[in-house]
Order: sequence, then C-alpha cells, then structure tokens
Amino acid sequence: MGKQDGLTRYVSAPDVDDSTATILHVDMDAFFASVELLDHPELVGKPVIVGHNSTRSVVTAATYEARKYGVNSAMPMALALRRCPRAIVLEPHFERYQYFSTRVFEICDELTPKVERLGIDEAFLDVAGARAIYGSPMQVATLLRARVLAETGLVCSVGAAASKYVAKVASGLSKPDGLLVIPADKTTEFLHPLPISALWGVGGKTAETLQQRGFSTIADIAHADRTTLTRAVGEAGAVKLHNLAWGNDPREVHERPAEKSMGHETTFEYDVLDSDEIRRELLRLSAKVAIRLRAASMLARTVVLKLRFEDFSTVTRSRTLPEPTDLGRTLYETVRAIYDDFVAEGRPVRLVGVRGEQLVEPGGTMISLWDTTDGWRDAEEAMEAASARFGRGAIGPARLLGAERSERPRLGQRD
DNA sequence: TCTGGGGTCCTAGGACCC
DNA sequence: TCTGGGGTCCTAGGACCC
Repeated sequence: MGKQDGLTRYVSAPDVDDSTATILHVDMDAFFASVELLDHPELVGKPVIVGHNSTRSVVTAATYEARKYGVNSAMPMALALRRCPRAIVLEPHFERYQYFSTRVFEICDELTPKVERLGIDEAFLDVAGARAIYGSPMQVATLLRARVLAETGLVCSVGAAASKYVAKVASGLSKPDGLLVIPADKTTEFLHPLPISALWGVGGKTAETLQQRGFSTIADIAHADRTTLTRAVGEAGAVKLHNLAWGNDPREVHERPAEKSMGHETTFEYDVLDSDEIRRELLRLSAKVAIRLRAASMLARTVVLKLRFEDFSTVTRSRTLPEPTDLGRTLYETVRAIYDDFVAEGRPVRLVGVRGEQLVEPGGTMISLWDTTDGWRDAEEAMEAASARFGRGAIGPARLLGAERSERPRLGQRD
C-alpha cells in the first residue's frame, strides 16, 4: 500500500488520527473479473478480460495483469486484444456479479445503516455512529475488508475521509487491496498535488479545456480565478470544481436517491436500414421500460427516442405526454410516432433506445386483473379499461404482483 | 481502435406567463 | 409601439460516471 511518497504516511498507519474520516468509500477491485476468477481459479495471475465476444463489444472488466498491457474498461474489444493478444476473454455473468454485490452490501449494512450504493460494486458508508460498536473509521474499514474477503473471497479497497469526494479519491489511490485514511486536516495536502483528472466530473474533454488554460493540478483549480474557471466549465461546474479542490463536498450519504429516468437501448450487430425492424426493437424496448416502471410504481411523463447512426452521431427526440404512463403500448406508440416523424430514412441505424423521464409517483389505486365479464386480463388491458373509465391521472401505477411476465391465466385454468 | 448499456447533471434557446 | 426582466417548462445535446 502507499505507492506514492507523501501518501504512505496516511496509509493504515496505526497512529493516524482517523476520528474525522467518518465517510468510507468501498470499491471492489476489478469486480467482474475477480468474480470470474473465483469460478476459474486456474486463470488467477493471467490476463483476463470480461466482455462479449462480438465485433462491436467493449471491455467490461479486466484483471490487473491485463491492465498492465493498457487494457481498460469500455475499451473496444478489438483494441484490447491487439494490446494483449494472450488475454483470455470470458463472457460476463451478471447474475453472479449481482449475487456477490448483494453479499458485499449486506456486510456494509451490518456495519452501519447509512449505506449508499453506487452501481453494482461501490458504496459510501457513513460510520460516524458506528464507533461505539465497531470502533474508529479505520477499524470499521479494516473489519469490512476482512469480512468481504472471508465471506466472498473478493478483495476491495477502502478510502476514509471527511467527505464523499475525498473518500472516493482515496479508495482509488489505494487500489488494489488498499486502505487509505485522509484526516480532515490533511485534506488539501492530499488533494492539491493530484492532477485535475482526479476531480469528480473532469473527464477527457474538460481536462483538455482546463489544460489549455494552464491548469494541471488540483492546486491550480483551488487557486484559480473564478471568471477564468467559469469561462472554461460553466457556472455550475466552476463552483463545483472550486469546492472539490478544497475538499468541500457537502453531499451526505443517502440510502436510496430517487430514480429520475429509466431506459433501455440496443446496439445492433449490423447497422439496420429496415424501419420495420427498428419499430420491432422499439416495441421490445418500450415493453422492458414499462415493466420496470410498474415494478418501481412510477409513471413517465416524458418519452425519449434515441438513435445512433453509422457514423456514431447520436440524436434524441422527446415528447412530453398529456398524462404520465407506465404502459408499454403508450411508450411504444409515442416513440414510434416520433420515429416516423423524424425523417431518418436511408440512414443506417446502429443503436435505438427508449427512455422514460420525469418520473412521477402518483397516488396508488389497485386495479383488479379479474374482470367479472372477461375473466383474467393482462395488466395493460386492465389499466386501459380503468383509464377509459376514470381518466389516467386518477389511477396510480399498476402493482402487478407477478403479472409482468404476462403469463395470463386462462379462464378455467385458474384453480 | 472504432467505440456497450445503465444512468446523472448541465447548458442553452425558445415558448409562455406575469 | 418596437420593447424589460424574472421564472418555469420543454427540448436537444454533450460530458461524465460506473
């Protein structure tokens, strides 16, 4: 641990004052690849890439052995294999990752009720209240890492700091298999020498813009002239970056932030010209979105169609509905109408997507799937019948009780 | 080298209202 | 008569993150 001078003295040093570093960021190391290695122990120590083995796929995850060759997540598979021809490519198994993810989050939940999941393999923990039971933040982090290893066989890294942002930077720098504690009074000393790309929200493009204006370290941003910064990254960005550069991140650990949108998209194996094929995919995607909306008891007010063409240019077209919906049919009719209005004929389509935005959660009314005259109806029929009678706005999201699979029981087969 | 799929947040222009 | 300012909603696009 502690590959960099100047960091080493904070790394798990037994005498470090960790009392102010009450926010932990836990990040699984090479998560998907590590899970695959549990199932393929003979591959441990070899360069392994997880990803679909198709022409248009990208790297989903890579072991550290593969990363040595310059292989990284989201990199086109073709490039990854060029860089590391000896790499072993494994198909992803998302159910397995979900299983281990749940195990790890369960361990977190046992240490503190304040756990915020971030995707499948990261979490923030507020451990300020855990001291009496499990000890100081460093002791909690050590216990967490030990339990994750013992109970799952997986390795994680943990950063501890006074804020989410600094904790996240710390976990990243401690990887792999690390623990890095940054006491509050060491925050700027820790952050300022780091490159601007270590700022949350600074990716490739922003880093380039900032570099052109002479910013290269976080210290440069911390001492930057506000108007220069605003010109470079906009009003909100400037305020955010300046605060982060001083370690000021007021965001608290929230258990479950409300979902703001839900969508699905598909990249075709080959570019598609046939509009009927595109419409069929839109229908499929709309149904998937509708099922998730209903499972979450949400309605979408705005429907978004996304198209990506052969040259990778991407357009989105959206429409706000008179009444929010969780019906696949309504989502589909909307995106199809947008698609039909949008003159894209003759342009081969690489990707289509459907997304519901402006999610709302209206009061719930239960609607029976049993109709006294028609017998069992599927969910969409029942919702439409109810909408016709009461108006869509008066009716809550459908709680389907397993009916989403549209295995509609037939009359007479029920008992 | 030729780029997945799930999201969030921000900007900017125009419509519309007061 | 020829033009203000604030606020909100809608839409499109882009950067970024995991």
